[in-house]
Amino acid sequence: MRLTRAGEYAVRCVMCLARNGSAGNVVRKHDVAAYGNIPPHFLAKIAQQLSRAGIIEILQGARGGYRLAVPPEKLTLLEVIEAIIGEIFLNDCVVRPESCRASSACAVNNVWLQARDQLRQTLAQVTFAKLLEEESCCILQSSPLQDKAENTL
Amino acid sequence: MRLTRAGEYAVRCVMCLARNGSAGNVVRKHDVAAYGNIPPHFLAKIAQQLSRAGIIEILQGARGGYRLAVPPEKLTLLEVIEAIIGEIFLNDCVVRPESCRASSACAVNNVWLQARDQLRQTLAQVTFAKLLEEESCCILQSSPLQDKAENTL
DNA sequence: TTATATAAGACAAATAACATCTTAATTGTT
DNA sequence: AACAATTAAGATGTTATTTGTCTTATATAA
Repeated sequence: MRLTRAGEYAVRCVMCLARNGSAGNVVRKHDVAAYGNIPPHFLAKIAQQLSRAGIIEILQGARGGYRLAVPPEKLTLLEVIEAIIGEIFLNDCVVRPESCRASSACAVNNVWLQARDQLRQTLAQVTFAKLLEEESCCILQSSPLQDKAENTL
Repeated sequence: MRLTRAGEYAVRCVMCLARNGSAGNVVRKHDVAAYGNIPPHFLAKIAQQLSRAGIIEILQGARGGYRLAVPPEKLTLLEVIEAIIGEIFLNDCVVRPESCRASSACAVNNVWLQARDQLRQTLAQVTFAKLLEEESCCILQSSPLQDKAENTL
């Protein structure tokens, strides 16, 4: 495993929506990108993955944008991350037994399996509601969107 | 983080030495490579890293090869892996705070830190002595080296 | 119908992982 | 001393993955 930048962007994206759009209002892609310091076109792809995973909703057209499809209390870090990078694993052996002889009976492999389960559990215990309480996700403290909100031109 | 193939090879290499060379006898690079199914030239580089980390000793010249520099009871998975892939971390933020604003006060970051510590602890608890007891590291069950041992030519 | 948004996927660039090759250097053996 | 066996060191090449951008299409509100 490895939290790729895409995974990190996804977390920021969801944090942004949880904060600004939790009441069901839509946040424009552009604003999410600015908030999370995410290249806009890259965000588009990430959003699509999150949408396919049922985590966010994408609204097209004028006044379109993104919004959470799941309440923050029910959304965990693990879900968001695995939506982007696939199911977490630490080494090949665990996921592709062909890649190594002895596969199952391997003592080392067992350690990896255990470590991986533990990691996934840890991430599954953290909801975005919890994160919101503790505030700020790799992001400026000050209230977001405030100067680019609503009115451009 | 992610256990790269190099990391996996390193583990196999050490397992091979722990099994065959634990009494202090030297195992030839060629044999380690065959045992662990490791491309020989690649093994050379991995061995050099293990050697620099003080985990194995490299003996040059005719009848040269590798041997463990540390008793298997004192050698952990974590040490071997980090000798190859560097200190384990799960995301950039944790290691390079510049890579993201808000750094320290970040709730998400704290989760990563915790998960990472846990992972490292798990790996630090597993010694190669323990692994040896449980036998076989991604490797054939049958006794190793037996047909290529000692006498070529 | 037009302006504002995002979708979708092709494309390009950067990085990292994996592997090999070549030219030394080292050591035991004769 | 010379030779054979063996690894060192590092340059180089290949492939895969990640990250990012661009273009063309599509959807929606006004």
